[in-house]
Amino acid sequence: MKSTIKHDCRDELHNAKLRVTPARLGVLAMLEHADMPVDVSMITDYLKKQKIPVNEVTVFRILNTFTDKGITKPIQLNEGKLRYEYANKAKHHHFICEKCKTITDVEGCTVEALERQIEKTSGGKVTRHSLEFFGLCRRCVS
Amino acid sequence: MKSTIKHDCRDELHNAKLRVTPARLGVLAMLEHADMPVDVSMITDYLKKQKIPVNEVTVFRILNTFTDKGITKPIQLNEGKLRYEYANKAKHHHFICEKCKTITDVEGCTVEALERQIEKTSGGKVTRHSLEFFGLCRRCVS
DNA sequence: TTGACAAATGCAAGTAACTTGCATATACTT
DNA sequence: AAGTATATGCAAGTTACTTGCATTTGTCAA
Repeated sequence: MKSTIKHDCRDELHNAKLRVTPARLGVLAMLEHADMPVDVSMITDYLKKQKIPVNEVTVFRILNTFTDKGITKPIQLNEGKLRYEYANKAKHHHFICEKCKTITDVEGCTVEALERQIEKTSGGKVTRHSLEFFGLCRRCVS
Repeated sequence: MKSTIKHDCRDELHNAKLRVTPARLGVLAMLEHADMPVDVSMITDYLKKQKIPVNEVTVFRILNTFTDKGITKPIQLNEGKLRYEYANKAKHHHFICEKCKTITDVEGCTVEALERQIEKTSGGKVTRHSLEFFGLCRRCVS
């Protein structure tokens, strides 16, 4: 009996016309398991613990492929490296604690009005924005 | 008779307790001259044209020093490298054309309300945010 | 079930942005 | 004008990421 989660992951790969490999299933499992955007070394470490040793190069390639297929989304948090999360998550932004580096999702975005205003002012078209908040989380603020 | 601009730059360096060198004056001139955030290679190229040949390493160091002293501010536009602009510019965000890469300033920010909301929800403290808009500028949109 | 072939992976090497160590050169102080 | 701290250049190192190429492995058709 296959686990439900694994089956979902297989479907996800089939839908994207990608072959089902241990490395890809492992990356998908990691993304489900994680509660914040993850970077390549976090994924590699996780896979090693799961006894699915995968070369870092392969993880980079898997994430690029997933992103091309719209499965994952790169997140740039000004760390000098990219993180990734599922692309189909509800639209949200991130709040990064500058002390403990915890990343929490921020729901609700009030930026659309500003986008319309930019379009009026500039005569162009705004297709997306990136917005991140930095500060101290509850545990670090005191 | 020294030019006014150059004299301003000298003052800026003196105020920051930094020595006045051709390389630093050149970087400051470039920042004044540019109408969008600039990266290290743009600065290096500009200095070469001005017959102030400066090693890239030195430009990196100058920008780090300026940023430490609060003269410049690093701008991350998800390009895999940093740009810099004067830190004392009025608070603003950027609108990047994904086709021609032109960067224009966006005045007016409606994000403060969202920051207060995050603080209430999370119990933490938001100290800054980064917000960039991507799309097509007027000339590229048609 | 098998065998062929495209696709995925590993390894080594390459790249780009940025940093660091150290020797030399230069700006500022007196 | 000289002494000294600071700035710079050069070479090498680092980190995140990419690429080329040989090998392995999924998948699909027979």
